[in-house]
Amino acid sequence: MTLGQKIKQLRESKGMLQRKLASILEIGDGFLSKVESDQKPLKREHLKTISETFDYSYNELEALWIATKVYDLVKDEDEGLNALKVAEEQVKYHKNQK
Amino acid sequence: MTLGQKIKQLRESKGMLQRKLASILEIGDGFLSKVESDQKPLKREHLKTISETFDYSYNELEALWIATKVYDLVKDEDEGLNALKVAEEQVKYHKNQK
DNA sequence: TTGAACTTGACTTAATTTGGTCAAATTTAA
DNA sequence: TTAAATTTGACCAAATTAAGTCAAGTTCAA
Repeated sequence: MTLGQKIKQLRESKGMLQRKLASILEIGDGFLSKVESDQKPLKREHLKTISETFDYSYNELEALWIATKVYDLVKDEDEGLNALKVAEEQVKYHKNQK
Repeated sequence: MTLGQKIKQLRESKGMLQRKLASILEIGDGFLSKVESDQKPLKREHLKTISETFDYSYNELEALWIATKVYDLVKDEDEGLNALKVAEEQVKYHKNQK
């Protein structure tokens, strides 16, 4: 599940139109459409509004938001999956140092 | 192990000075110093030269190079580790679709 | 079959990142 | 202890990405 898919899911589960959610976020509906298909990144601040609008976990949205950026970085890479594993090691290693 | 650490390790294992490697890569030694401490990203093309200079796996260098960028993205994030797991799912899912 | 909802493509401006340089400060080894 | 090696900080131009808009095209339900 990507961030775009999650936003669309949340929106549709409330029967809300793109136009409506777009106006809540103060963006155009064309842009929201692209966000929902992960063609454009969303400002981080918008996550808060989405979390509140649909009463959905902010942390989960945040994880999806970061994951989208990570995925964009590795998606066309042969070594993408290996790189993820290396990065995971680095994160875990650094956590122990704190 | 990060890309910078790996480069430094390879360089020192041959007893090569930064000045020397920097000149091979046609960059300044100040810049190389920052690359070795992961403060600056290296051009991807340089990986080829490094691989040849030290006779070290290009793919492994590439994985480290991507991993560094991924790590930069998640290192200060509370949800970083979760995001990595989500991204990994997405990569694996997409691989099956191809 | 037509109107509302949605998607797409082309474009834009502003902000950020890349990929460096150079001199000064610091560290290391002989 | 001093000279060579390395690190750091301040700076920079060029390239890329972010974060949109808008109009035209497409899809879908009634």
